[in-house]
Amino acid sequence: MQKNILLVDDHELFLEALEMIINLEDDCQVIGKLNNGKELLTFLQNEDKPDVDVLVLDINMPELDGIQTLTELQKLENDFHIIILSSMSDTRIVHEAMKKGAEGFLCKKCARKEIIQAIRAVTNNESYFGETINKEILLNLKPGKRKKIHDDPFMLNQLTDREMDVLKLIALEYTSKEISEQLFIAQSTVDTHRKNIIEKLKVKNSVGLGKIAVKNNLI
Amino acid sequence: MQKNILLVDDHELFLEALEMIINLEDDCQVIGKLNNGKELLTFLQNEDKPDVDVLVLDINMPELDGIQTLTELQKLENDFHIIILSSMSDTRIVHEAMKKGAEGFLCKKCARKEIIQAIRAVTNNESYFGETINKEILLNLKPGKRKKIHDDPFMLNQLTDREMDVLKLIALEYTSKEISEQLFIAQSTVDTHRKNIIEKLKVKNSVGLGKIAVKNNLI
DNA sequence: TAATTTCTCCCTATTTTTAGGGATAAAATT
DNA sequence: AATTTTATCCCTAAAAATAGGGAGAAATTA
Repeated sequence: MQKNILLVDDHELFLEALEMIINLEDDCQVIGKLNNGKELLTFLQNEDKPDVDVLVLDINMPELDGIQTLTELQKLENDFHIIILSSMSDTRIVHEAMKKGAEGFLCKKCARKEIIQAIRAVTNNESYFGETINKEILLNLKPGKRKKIHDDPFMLNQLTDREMDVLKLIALEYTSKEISEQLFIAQSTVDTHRKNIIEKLKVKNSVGLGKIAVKNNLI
Repeated sequence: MQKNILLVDDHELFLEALEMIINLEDDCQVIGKLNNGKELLTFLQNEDKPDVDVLVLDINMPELDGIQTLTELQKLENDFHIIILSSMSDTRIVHEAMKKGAEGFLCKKCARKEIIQAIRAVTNNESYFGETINKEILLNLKPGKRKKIHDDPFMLNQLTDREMDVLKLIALEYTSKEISEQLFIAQSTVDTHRKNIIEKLKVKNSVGLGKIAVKNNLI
């Protein structure tokens, strides 16, 4: 069966190279290359677009990143399979991506043949995870036997929505007072959130929060 | 003239893809692929290693990153040309790389043909900079007419050695008191340094310092 | 040599964060 | 229905960071 593949990555060079690799296989064909999530959504709106079997999606992209793109894709009705191809194999990202419908996950360190294997797996309704992906993650995703959130080993997933709001504003270098004004809550509330965030993320002070924000692409 | 090319990048997939692209040109040939700076240094120690004309070097790598690798390479006697191929086109990195002997700089967003152009340029003793590289940077590198350090537009280069020491310790989440004990100076001195660093880097507070440290791989 | 920069330290004062504690209503889970 | 989690707010107190200012000795640069 011929597989039509769509590639989304902001690195032009990588995109062209990936196309070459994939087109070497005679059951695979790249039918489009796009540079970010926004371009992808525009492409999918097109009425007479070609059939897509597999979408290979990068995480780090300008305009609309991989995770945000997945969120948008969930709102539409698409029947293609999604493989995430990220430069980082950050556990939290894998977690997020799986929840949002991705069936394959590779990091760019993977060997050439892995991308082909992944494509064949997902078109077969199987999942594929590169060797670098920690198996523990998968366990947590089994529906019905999921751990409690506070037992979740992935730092940021321990935070509540509100705590994430506060964390982002702290990372934007606002003071508690400024944050309280933006969120229309008391400064003491912001301080409580800050306290809890520092404890949950096991950092020593707010400097650590800035670091985590950058590492996790929060801002 | 046949050009022997050595590729160093920690992304296996990218490495293989790049090799294919380069080998399509009949004056270019990839003679080796390595995954980090350490492997490169080991490779170069080999007595009967093949001739290398051009080294294509990634910046973000484990073990020994691109900049560190350049520092090591300067200590050795090599006559090959160096092209940096980075995913970020951070001005400071370009600056550093050029000072340490790189003659070409591309970011991974560049088109396929650019890498070939870059290879041909450097083997011709010319420099090559991708379109995304700000031309201002090059001006600053003209020897003899370099701006004073405090006028340097690249954030971290404005900092003195001592300030860098303090910045790193702040980013490791130490308090001023703890830092003063580690550096054997008064706490007031650390506070002064901190004050000056925050001013120089144009951030609002220490959270910003944490962010900068991560962004610039300081810790 | 003269000028500049760096590193050091001090002062005052205010603001912000950190570290405990506790408490309540609403929402979500079990 | 009972329990847990979330989001909100309060208290006290100490520690830390921010924002001005100044100043001297040493090192570097012009």
